[in-house]
Amino acid sequence: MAEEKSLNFIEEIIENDIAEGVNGGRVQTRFPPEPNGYLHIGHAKSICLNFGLAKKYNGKCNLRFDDTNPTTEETEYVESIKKDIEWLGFKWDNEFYASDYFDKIYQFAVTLIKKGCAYVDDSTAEEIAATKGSTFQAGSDSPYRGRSIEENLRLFEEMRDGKYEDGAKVLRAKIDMAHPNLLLRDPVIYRIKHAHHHRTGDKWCLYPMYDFAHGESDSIEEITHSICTLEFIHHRPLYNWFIEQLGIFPSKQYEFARLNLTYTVMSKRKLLKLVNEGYVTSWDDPRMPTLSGMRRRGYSPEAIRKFCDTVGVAKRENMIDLSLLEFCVREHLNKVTDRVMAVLDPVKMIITNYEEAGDVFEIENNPETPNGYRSVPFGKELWIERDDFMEDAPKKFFRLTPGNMVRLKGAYIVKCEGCKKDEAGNVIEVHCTYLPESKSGNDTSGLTVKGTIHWISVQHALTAEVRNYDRLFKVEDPSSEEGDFKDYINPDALQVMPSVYIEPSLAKARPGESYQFMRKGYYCVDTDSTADKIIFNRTVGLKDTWAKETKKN
RNA sequence: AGUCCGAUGGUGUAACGGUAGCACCACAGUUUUUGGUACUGUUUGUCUAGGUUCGAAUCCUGGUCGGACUACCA
Repeated sequence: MAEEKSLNFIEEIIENDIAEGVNGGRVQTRFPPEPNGYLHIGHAKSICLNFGLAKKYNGKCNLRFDDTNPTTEETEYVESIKKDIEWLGFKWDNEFYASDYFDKIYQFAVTLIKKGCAYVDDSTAEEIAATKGSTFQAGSDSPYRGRSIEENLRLFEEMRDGKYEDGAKVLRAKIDMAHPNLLLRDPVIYRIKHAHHHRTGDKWCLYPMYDFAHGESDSIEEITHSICTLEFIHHRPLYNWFIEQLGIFPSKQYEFARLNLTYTVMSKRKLLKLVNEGYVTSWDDPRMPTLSGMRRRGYSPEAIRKFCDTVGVAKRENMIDLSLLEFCVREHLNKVTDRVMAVLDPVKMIITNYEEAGDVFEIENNPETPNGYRSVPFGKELWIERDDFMEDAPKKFFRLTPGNMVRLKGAYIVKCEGCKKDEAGNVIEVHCTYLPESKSGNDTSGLTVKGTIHWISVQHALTAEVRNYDRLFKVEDPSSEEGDFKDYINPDALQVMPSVYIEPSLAKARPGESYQFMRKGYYCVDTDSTADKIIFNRTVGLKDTWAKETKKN
């Protein structure tokens, strides 16, 4: 028997419902984004939850665009959202739009008016806010609250027909101006907006508010479990009130805590600022927590899904360590990426006793998931990492230092003989001798060395641009710091290395492909790459216990 | 001030009145032709005060702390 994973609280609710035969045991969820921006990692949690639940319980999950505010929504966003969901690996059962239901929702409003449960209010937004009261003070009734059903019906129709300017009138639910829950103090449910809608065009100048569209859309689609984030918890009584008054399918709303990640921000408003004010280059900038940014950075859908699964679903506020996401990314990439060699900060190594025409080594692509071998040409002159050589090294330095030996990955063991410096004292060449009998694969030297380093043959090296990314902010929670969140942006979050050396096998690398640069990290080919200039993004570095060790001292 | 949520190691998340477990992080070690991976181990926790009970992280009461709510946004 497989070990049973404990259920999250929503799964418990669903299993109870199924056991009790609620809705005949049917499970129908939905992912309801507003098409006014790009999806981020927080949305991924919701997507994994909604689609995951449907899958787990043999149900269905709809993609529904909550497009009730024509002034902020665009088709461009619809397309990017669909692309991101597909990339994450989910398929929706139906693609719906709240705007598909505008006629039905309008009729719902008429029903409410006829029941005496809604009225047309001529007050201004300011007047409505002023009579709303506050958390410790009851509101007061609008002077228009007592209008007759007939008058309300006529006025509402005229609103729809375009007789009034934006803001001249609204439709309000008639509930209770003294209700402790401010949302139930006669909420506005329809407002006039003479605006072009990305799907319904100019058909409407009257649009329902979220509270009068969301639950109604859920009900129309017969959503059984309507899952949203905690900030909507106060809306639930309203959600239920409308459904009850209308006598429509009783969808139920459940709330979970949204995802927060350290060293980034998640609010659409803040992300928009980062883009508009040029702190990042675009929505898909690899520093962004957007799904498009993460995709471009090289985070895999598998890793993101694993991450969402690992963080769990609960009702308490949370702040997830970025290191957990990075762990998930490394865990997946470790299994699937081919290893290659790239020298980011080069210094030349000369093997003084190597006079061969030039060996070509067959090096294993992936020790975790065997994926064949590739040819890597060798030579007398190699590029190696500058920090793999140290003239005066500490005891635990297992790399090149005069008199010490290392293995050149997949090739020979070399012994460091010394170095050559320029007038300023910078090392410009590292001199070594190699042991011919230590050839990789049939080493008869009997030697074991502690260090293995990567290398690129100078004669065969290709060049590439590398973009190293780091956390976007310097502090864990920029939103909770004093002052402007932008003051905490990490200026070193992007570090461009215009010309690094990569092994010739990478000539075939294509945008989107991921590799492990041995001993360095995971890198993927950026979409900015061209035929003559290949660009790599650092997805995430490898764990570096040596760096940690040196930092300690 | 009111209403509603919530509170378990540094971070997340389990335990559904009966041994506080798992993952990440951190630290130590083993293996290693990546100072990677894998494996092993260590440190660290039930907000608080009462109550119910043979027994409480769990149930009850009070307190404390954190969050959400006063848009013609979603």
